[in-house]
Amino acid sequence: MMRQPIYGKADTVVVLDFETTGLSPTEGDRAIEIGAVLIENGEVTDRFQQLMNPGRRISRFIEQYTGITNHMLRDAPPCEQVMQNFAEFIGDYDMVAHNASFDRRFLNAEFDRIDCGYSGQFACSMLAARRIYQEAPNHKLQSLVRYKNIQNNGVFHRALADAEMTAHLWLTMVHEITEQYDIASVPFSLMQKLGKTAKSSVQNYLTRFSQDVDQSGKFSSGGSGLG
DNA sequence: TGCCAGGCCCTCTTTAGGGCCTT
Repeated sequence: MMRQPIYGKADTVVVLDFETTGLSPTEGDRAIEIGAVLIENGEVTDRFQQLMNPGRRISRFIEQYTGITNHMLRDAPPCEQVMQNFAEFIGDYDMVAHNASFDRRFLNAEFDRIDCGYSGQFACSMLAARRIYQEAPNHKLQSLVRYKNIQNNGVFHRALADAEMTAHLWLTMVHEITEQYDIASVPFSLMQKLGKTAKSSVQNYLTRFSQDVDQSGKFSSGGSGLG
């Protein structure tokens, strides 16, 4: 019997990556590029990429780290304009990012500047990967891409390239969970909570989750407490 | 190359400290 997807909307997420002038928006750092992909039904169906002018020069370190130069940013539209367009792209979809706390801070900071709210939730591919791939050499995006042989064009630290690789890492993790635990789909909330589950409890957590999904694809009562 | 910060995790912890990850 073919099971229906558990959560329609939960299967649709936007995977996001920022390139920025530094690490902390509270210290004045700004976004300089945003890249994102839309995942629907396990496939990338749309993309968003835009350089943005932060209103000041970026450091040589950032130029070398990202390959984005001051010359490239000189004629880019301002952050406010790009973020307005991005708000329309993401709607209220839930978001995924690698080390999501970083991208969430910049998203909130840039949205605050244009009085734009975001009501969706974030999940972190790095926290999930730390649970699922505990044997990986480390959990940097670039390392995980190589570790799982995820398709890439050799470009790292550019927003759309990193978002694409994060998306494929995300889909790889979801796919491996469905295969290993014989479940029809993995809801966003499961991946979100997986990242906050103690490493030693991950296997029990996923086993319990798979047992809580009945034949109709819905959770039975008193189960893993997802939702 | 790596500092700046913040959030999370782990442990030789919880009355704390250090590592990881993001740019």
